[in-house]
Amino acid sequence: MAKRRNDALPALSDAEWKVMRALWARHPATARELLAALTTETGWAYTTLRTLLARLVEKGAVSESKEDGTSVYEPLLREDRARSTAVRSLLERAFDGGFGSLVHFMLENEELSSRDRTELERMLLESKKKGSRS
Amino acid sequence: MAKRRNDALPALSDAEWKVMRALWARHPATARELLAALTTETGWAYTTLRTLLARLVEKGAVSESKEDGTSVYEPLLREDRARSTAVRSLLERAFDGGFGSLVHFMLENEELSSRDRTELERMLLESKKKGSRS
DNA sequence: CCCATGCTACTACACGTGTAGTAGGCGTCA
DNA sequence: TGACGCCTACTACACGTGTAGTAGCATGGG
Repeated sequence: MAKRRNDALPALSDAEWKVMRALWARHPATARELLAALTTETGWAYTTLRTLLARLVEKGAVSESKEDGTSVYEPLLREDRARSTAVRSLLERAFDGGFGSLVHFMLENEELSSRDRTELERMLLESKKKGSRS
Repeated sequence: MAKRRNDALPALSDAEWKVMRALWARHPATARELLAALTTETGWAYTTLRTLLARLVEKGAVSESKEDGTSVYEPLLREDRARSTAVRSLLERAFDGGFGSLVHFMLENEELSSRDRTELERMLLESKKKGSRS
């Protein structure tokens, strides 16, 4: 069997995304440290964060190690993997699983600000210019 | 105050998206008709679909009218509004609320197939060609 | 030596979501 | 006219998620 690289990519809930963002931004980190980083955004109680971290550990998205009796966390799931999963999920729910229809939507839809659309086009030009990267 | 156009856009769950897709594809429609359209994809029981429809009606995403004693459904939420909400939600969860970082991600990330990236670029060229749409 | 603090482990609980089931009414075909 | 089938209204129930609370152990300061 060997790799099995796509073995259950965990889908993150909203609150879990917040935790992961904090953890990606600075890790390893203790719950206290994460709470400090998240408190203005969320106002969570310490135990709330601990619950979320425990769930993330269960999901395999975060590792927990005891450092001197205190839990220290480290992300296992990488941000781009998580993003990828989230994008795929959106595509399947709302865009026929198709990538093109998302882009099409982004380009055509009024509700995405025209500033956004401009940015999109700029990025694409930029990307073309720079060739197919790597 | 006046407009308040963004007054609670309903977020759709996965199953609800399926219903809405069927309904957008063909409406007005009865539950039976929708079930017929959805049955291979979902295998839902009739009552399951009814439950989902009821929830969508509650959310204001679908209208229900009695036609001769039988419920007939019509989408109230338009597909592009729903898509827009979903995209915004993704951006906020996973892409700093920023549109650019999503595009950037799409262009840079290996996990979106290169077929996808190719399609993206094609669409953009096409869109540029056609100008900024009427 | 004992209390305040801080950490961990476990529990709680409401609401959303996926997925139905049951009861009861109505038309229709035999 | 009674059984069959279809529809509606209501109920159920497990699991995920958001958001904590409580109990109990350790440790350091007075």
